[in-house]
Amino acid sequence: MFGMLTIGQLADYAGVTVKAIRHYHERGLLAEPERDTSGYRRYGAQDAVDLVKIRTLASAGVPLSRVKDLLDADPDALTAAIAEIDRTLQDRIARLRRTCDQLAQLRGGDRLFVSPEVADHLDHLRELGVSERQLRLERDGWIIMRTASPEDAFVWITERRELLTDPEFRALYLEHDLAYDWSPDDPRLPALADRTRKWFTGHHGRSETRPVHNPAIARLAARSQPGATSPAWNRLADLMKGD
Amino acid sequence: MFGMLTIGQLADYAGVTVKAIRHYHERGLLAEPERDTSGYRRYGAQDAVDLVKIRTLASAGVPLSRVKDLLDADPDALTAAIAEIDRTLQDRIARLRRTCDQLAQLRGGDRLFVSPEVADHLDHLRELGVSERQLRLERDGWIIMRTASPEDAFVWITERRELLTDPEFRALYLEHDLAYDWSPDDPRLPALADRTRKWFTGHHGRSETRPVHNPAIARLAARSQPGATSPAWNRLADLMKGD
DNA sequence: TCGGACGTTGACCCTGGGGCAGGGTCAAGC
DNA sequence: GCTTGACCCTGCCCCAGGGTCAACGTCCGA
Repeated sequence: MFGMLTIGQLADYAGVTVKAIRHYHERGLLAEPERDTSGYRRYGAQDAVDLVKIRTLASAGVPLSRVKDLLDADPDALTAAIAEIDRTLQDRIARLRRTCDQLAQLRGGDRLFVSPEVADHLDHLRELGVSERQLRLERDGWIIMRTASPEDAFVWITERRELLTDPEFRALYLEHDLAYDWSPDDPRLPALADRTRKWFTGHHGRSETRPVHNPAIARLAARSQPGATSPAWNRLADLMKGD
Repeated sequence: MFGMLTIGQLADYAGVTVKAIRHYHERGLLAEPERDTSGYRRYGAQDAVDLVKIRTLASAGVPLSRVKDLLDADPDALTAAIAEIDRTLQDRIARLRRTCDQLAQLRGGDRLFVSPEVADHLDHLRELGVSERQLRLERDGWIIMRTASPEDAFVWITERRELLTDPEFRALYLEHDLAYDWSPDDPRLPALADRTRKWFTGHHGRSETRPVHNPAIARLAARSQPGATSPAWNRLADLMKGD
């Protein structure tokens, strides 16, 4: 019979693989055509039209089960459905574009992993000369805090950034950072502990909102990390709670 | 231990389902963390960072097997890979937008299923008052032709559109269309056959390129369609080849 | 201390095809 | 007649998870 297509020709016409056509047959989306004497499927022009419809909907991300319904829906329902599909498609495009942006940030620093406020905070600390080790501790601490309570984390990071404008706090922070590598017998440790305690008592009244949980030298949250503490820091902790 | 996340908390943090995290464990993408006494997985901040990386790459459509390699690739290779991924992403966005356009045409006529030239041709025929039945025959014929040979189909459709500028050809075409429903004994049939033959002989020399295959009244290709012929048309065919 | 709501565990089936295996068919050339 | 290459057939496994299940764990209020 003249004008009957094989599955491969049909596939080429619609820009679809042979496999996909067979799949549509299995799902009952495209009617199984007649077979020739050797069992090959033989298609006509209407099949080509149907297939292009199916492919258009499917490549818009419509699940095949729904495509099936849509194919013999009345024109009004089809129009409505198309409008809705178009909306979800726009949404997907927008999301892909956002993914694009995030992808670009992947080679950068930590901005992708923490909130913008925390990222700014970490940048600030880096400018002050804080060690990479301490920066990681900070970053990880804020990550953990955010999982516990994003709102609280936001309040805390705001407080913390404000605190860093205090020169004495900044000095203490940097010195604590340095102290990590000191010997536990270092004579500077008691003096540092003392200064820290004094600063604490002086500022206790100010940030009353969450006096317990707001860790001035915030490493509590990251305690489980490897290298999150050192002999000198342990000594420091003992000295500070000792009195 | 303080600061250890459950799988659900980690999932919320990264904007990912619990299921996906377990999947990444199975694929060896994300290291299996320690379990607590009851067998629950317990995660740290580093896991959150790793997970966001994975998710960023995966939602850009990178296959997980490649994500795995990328995770511990050197920065240069990563940069190159990201550039490439970005390109494929742009491509996907462009393709989605095209899909959007095609979707809109789905409620329209046949423009989606045939080449633009054929679509214009069909529009022209419709304006001339050709029956819907005949239009379908035409459309299906061109579809079948295109599967046989897109280039030839392009040549043929160009010739055909030129031919339609001939008033006598137009008149014959329209009358053949009407003749479909006539009785096979209709006295107008012999006259029509005669006129058609005359026209043919008059124009035989002109379009020499494909004298055999260029069907003046092109319904050969669609002969397999239901309703592609009628008693009157059969009679007409007999009359024309009879002499 | 109990009950109920919610989390977590692994296991299994579903999607929309791509890929592969093992076999049949066809047309062309030797 | 035989081979060769291109095409077709069915059936099964794979991806990247989503849904659902039964069986536990955990936490919170009464």
